[in-house]
Order: sequence, then C-alpha cells, then structure tokens
Amino acid sequence: MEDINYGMDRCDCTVIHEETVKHVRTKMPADENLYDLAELFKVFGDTTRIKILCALAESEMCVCDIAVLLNMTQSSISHQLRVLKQARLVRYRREGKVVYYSLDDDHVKQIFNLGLIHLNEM
Amino acid sequence: MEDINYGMDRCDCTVIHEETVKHVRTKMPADENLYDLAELFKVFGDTTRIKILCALAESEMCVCDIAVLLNMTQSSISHQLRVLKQARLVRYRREGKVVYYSLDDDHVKQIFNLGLIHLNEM
DNA sequence: AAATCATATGAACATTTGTTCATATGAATA
DNA sequence: TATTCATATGAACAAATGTTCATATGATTT
Repeated sequence: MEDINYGMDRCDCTVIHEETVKHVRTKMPADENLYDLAELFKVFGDTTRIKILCALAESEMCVCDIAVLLNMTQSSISHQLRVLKQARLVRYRREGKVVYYSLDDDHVKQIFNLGLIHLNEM
Repeated sequence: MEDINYGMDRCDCTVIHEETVKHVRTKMPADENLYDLAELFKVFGDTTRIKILCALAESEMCVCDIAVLLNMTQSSISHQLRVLKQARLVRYRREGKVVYYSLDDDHVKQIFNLGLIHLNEM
C-alpha cells in the first residue's frame, strides 16, 4: 500500500489505511446533516436547558414557574427558552400575559431517556 | 392561591402556579444526574466529534485515518478523541505504534439515530 | 390612559471551548 | 542505542456561550 498524502492542507498525517478511509468516506452523511445534528445536541448540552426540558416533560409551565423551580432569573430562563424554541424542542401558547411552554414532540423524551440509559450502564 | 416568593435569591418572579411548581419539583431527577446528562450531550454537540463518531460507527480507525478523512490536524483529532474517551463513547486498542479507536457501545448509534429522526421530522 | 405584570431582548462580561503550535511519550526498527 | 513514526498533551489564542442588567414589548386591569 502506498504512502500517499492526497495533498490535504490541514492533515499532517500519512494515510495508513487507505481502503478504510475511502470506504468510510462513502458512508459519511452530508456535512450539513452532521452540522445540524451537532447543533441539535448542543441544545441538550446545557444544564439549565436540560432542567427546563425535564420540567416540561412533566408539565406545561409558564416562564415564571420555571424560574422559581430552578431558582434562576426570569431573564436567563427566557433566553434559554428561545434557544429551545428555535430548536423546535418546545412550543408555547399565550394566555393573556402568561406564556405557557411545553415539549414540542416526543423525541425529546426519547433522546433524554437514551442519554440516561447510557449513563446508567457505564 | 397566595403570592408567595419562597425567599428565593435569584428569581425575580412571583410564583404563579404554586401547585404545578411543587409537583414538578418532586419529579425532578437529582441535579447531579441532570448535570451528567448535559455533559453527555455536550460531547455530541460538536461537529468534529459528531463526524468522528459517525466515522467510527462505520469502521474502527486509527487517529491518522480520521485526521485524513476529516481533513483536520492529528492534534485536534487526538484532543477530541480524549473527550470522547472520557465520556466512554469510544474505546481504543493499541497495536504497536498505531492506536485504533471504535465506538464503545451501541447507545451511541441509538442516540445518533434519534437525533436524525428528530431533524427529519421537523 | 396610566399603571402593572409577564415575558422578551440587546449589550456587556466572564467563562468555556476548539484549534493550533510546539513538544513529549512510547513503541518499533535500523 | 539512536532514529523514526504514531499518538498524546500543555499552553496560548480566538471564538462561542450563558448569565446579568437594563430596558422594551404587549396584554390586562384600574
């Protein structure tokens, strides 16, 4: 097997297993999909947001309730709810001055549970 | 229902739905678990690491192979593999000078797939 | 219409994070 | 034993992120 570097700019390595790399390359999803996937998990990757999701998994709640529950400022909860909203993980409905948030779909709980399973089995 | 603030330091809100908050509070997992869960998802929340996991889902690979595949430096791949190792998402075996990495368990693929399902259904 | 209340948001700040560069480690080989 | 090569790692730096503070918005109530 030849030691070809393929003229890559960034990589300072020699290709060791050319066939493996070639094969895996054909199996990789589009960069855009992997980017989106990382962005999705990034949303789960914060304690405050995890707590919010966990709370909403139990019951619909307004912003103030969540702030009290987590003992955090209304502002920071509101900022985080915006992130969750953009990721389509939560939805909301307005009732007068109060805005109620809830989980958007069932995937949230599923992803959540898989994470817990992984942690429990380590 | 009374407007009690419960003497929270940080929250600038009035409790609106006291019963809801009380109930949800009893259902919340321990802070430590939620912290660990967030830490786990944080690991998935980076494009480079997602790509590495995706590649390893297809085949065991050495560090150089991954660097070539992703067109990144060996150093940055190695740093990220350390993160994945600490999260128990990948394992490795040494064969002479070469270190081969692979997925540690099947949860990785499952979490991965759930993420993709969520993205596809939005 | 003015005041009140729940929520949203922009800017600033501190912290965290990912990559790079230089170098260390540790195993095979000459 | 000296060299080579694959990998690991520490420090530095830039970029991203979460919270806070001040204030805006928008709906209700007086």
